[in-house]
Amino acid sequence: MRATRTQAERREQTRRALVAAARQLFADKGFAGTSTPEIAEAAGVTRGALYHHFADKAALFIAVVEEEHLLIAMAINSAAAGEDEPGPIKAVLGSCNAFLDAMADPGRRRIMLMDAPAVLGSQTLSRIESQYGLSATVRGLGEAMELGVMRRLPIAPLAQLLRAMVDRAAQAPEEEQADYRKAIKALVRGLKA
Amino acid sequence: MRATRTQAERREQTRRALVAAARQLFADKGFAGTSTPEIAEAAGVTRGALYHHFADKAALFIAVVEEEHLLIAMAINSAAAGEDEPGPIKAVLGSCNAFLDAMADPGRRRIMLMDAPAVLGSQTLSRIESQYGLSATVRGLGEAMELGVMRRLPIAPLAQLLRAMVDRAAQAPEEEQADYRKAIKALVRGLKA
DNA sequence: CCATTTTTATGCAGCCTGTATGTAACCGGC
DNA sequence: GCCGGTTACATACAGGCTGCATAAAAATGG
Repeated sequence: MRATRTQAERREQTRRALVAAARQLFADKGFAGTSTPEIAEAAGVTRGALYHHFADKAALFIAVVEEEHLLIAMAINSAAAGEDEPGPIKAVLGSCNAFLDAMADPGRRRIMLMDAPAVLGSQTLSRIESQYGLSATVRGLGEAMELGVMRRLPIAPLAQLLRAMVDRAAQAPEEEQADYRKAIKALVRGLKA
Repeated sequence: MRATRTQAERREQTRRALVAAARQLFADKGFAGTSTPEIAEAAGVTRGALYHHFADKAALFIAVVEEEHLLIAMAINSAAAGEDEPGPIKAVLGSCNAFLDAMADPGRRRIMLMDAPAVLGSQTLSRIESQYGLSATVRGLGEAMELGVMRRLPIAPLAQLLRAMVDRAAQAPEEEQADYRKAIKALVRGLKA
């Protein structure tokens, strides 16, 4: 670290520190259980810096959620890249399983599945989700229908329902994970044309 | 109202007033956006009474959630009673639609679908849900499998997935409700043996 | 009718959030 | 290389909220 930093460097550095500290604390103690003094201290700055970069505590939380969405999408993409492509339905199921694998982290589950809906509200949440994670599912479903291997149904709602299922499955206890994956597989398979 | 009330009457009266006032405020402004002074004032008592009857704000919220669960279950049951029973799969679909009808109230959606997961946590939530709403679904699915009209799959996970789907569908905008119901119907129909 | 328990009210300590104000670091032009 | 201006950060403060402790009032039971 140089003794003097450019503004952009300072800016991004403290922003990153804040988001990283917040992600850790939100993961451990939840949104409501985490205070801005805690976050600032963990990030090594003062609350002044926090409120300079983020409008309020919720805005910082949103930044954490977006980063997490990005990480999850990357994990799913790299899992999909490692597989051969034996058809769109299998591809959709593969990304469901990759999502569940990505959700193994309890902190991530707490942030994304417990707190995010309450803090963001359903419309903000669905906007962010459709921006990050859901578009791939929509593409996969559309492709399957185009190819005639899946019943024609409203695509966006179907994608939302799929997402809702894997969200719920991710929250199930470890020992039931396999059963959930089996049930999801059966439900999706049932859509075959 | 008599000038003098028995203890049980006093107790239940203020309890009801608190739960009713809280339900209204939580519905309008959310759990985090509602303060205990507000609730007490709306109920016509002081915060002292509130904290005498409920351990904390979350306990009052839980009471609201349980009452809401009860109302929803009653609505679903009376809808089911009004229908003839043309088979367990149709019965399951019927209760899905009855649930969606019961979720038309935005305040109820806010309480049950946005705030409850964050306030209660996933394990408390699923305990309450399995106690109130999910047992009927489990029964219906088990019956369908016993009769051989539905594929044999892990029942409890399947019920959870179904609940997750209708929860998500309930949060969809009004104009997409029909599409969601269609998609759910197709997914459940896909489970036919 | 009095002692006791239950219900309700009041006051307090500590914390948190968001903002307003002050200071320090950087930047671009001369 | 200095200097006005802007951006980044720190400090101080006001208001509100939660949960508890203590006090008053109401009911119960003997």
